[in-house]
Amino acid sequence: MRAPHGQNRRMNDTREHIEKLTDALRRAGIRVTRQRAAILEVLADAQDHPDAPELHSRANAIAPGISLSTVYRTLSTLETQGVIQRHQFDGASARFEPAETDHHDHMIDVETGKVIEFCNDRIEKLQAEIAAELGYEIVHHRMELYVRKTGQG
Amino acid sequence: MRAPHGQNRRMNDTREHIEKLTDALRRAGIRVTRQRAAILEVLADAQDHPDAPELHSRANAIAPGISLSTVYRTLSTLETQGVIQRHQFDGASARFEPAETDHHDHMIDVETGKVIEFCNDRIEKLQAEIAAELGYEIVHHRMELYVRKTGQG
DNA sequence: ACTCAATTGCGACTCATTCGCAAGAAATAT
DNA sequence: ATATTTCTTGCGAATGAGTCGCAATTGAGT
Ligand SMILES: [Mn+2]
Ligand SMILES: [Mn+2]
Ligand SMILES: [Zn+2]
Ligand SMILES: [Zn+2]
Repeated sequence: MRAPHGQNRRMNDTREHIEKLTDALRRAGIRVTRQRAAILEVLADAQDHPDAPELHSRANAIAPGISLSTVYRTLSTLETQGVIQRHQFDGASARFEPAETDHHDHMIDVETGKVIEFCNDRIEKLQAEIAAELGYEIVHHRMELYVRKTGQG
Repeated sequence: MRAPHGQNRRMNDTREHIEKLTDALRRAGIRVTRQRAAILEVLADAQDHPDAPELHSRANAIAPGISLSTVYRTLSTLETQGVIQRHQFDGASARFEPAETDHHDHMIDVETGKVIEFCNDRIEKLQAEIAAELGYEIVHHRMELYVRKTGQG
């Protein structure tokens, strides 16, 4: 099992990352507006998995006057474009992250809410096998481990 | 990988199944009302993973006059009692099933919406290992494979 | 039958998300 | 540069699953 990126994302050149995202939009004929640029920048910088109101607040710090509706609309657009991913963890509202090249799953500390990323190739392979056995191929999947620190409970 | 129950659930004595459920409630000091009995019966019979409005409609076929609020309230109660499980599949509203003794995960045919149950012990073991490596124990987890029939796509 | 807390139905309410639409940018044509 | 077309935005209203408050009802011990 490898830790996909996470802590190291800050190391990447953020500017480069944003350009990759905006290019994807331009290629799809979608205008890169002030508000979309701000939201993309926030997403590229994010180490966590922020929800819409949080993204709204961060984006407004960069470019004041963005409405929450626009944040929601932009997030839907970006998701459709495959630029970001939406996660619906247990009872919470949707959280987002840029669609990195490498797939990963999530572990959520039920005490603190902390989200930890991971990917296990053996599990990924087994999932494909299970689907194949029944004549299916996987379109996408989600695996979430809700966990608690062991020991002093 | 084994198919946990599914098609065979009809084979079980439904009456016996319902009694097991109602007993769990009585033991917890929760009244088994007309409406709760109906909802439990519907759940015990269900081969699929119905949502609240569907359960409402089925329960009303047995005992007319049950309100949707009561269905929602009862479902929450039953979930808290550990008698049923709630599933939140991709964009849909919550779906429910009795909490059988054996754990399983779900595969959703993205074309038809069909839900297939499965359980893979190797994956379950790997999940526990991954959590343990980071000093966590799993409280619960969810794994959903969104799939499509292979071939003629 | 009597008592009383638990439960119900109803309608009002919440909260995340979506919509409608008129006003405001961007791209495009003249 | 100006006009025209098309896409986006902000605002506030609407949605829809699920929850809540409350008066009326009922389950289950006495
Ligand atoms: Mn992630
Ligand atoms: Mn199931
Ligand atoms: Zn995975
Ligand atoms: Zn599992």
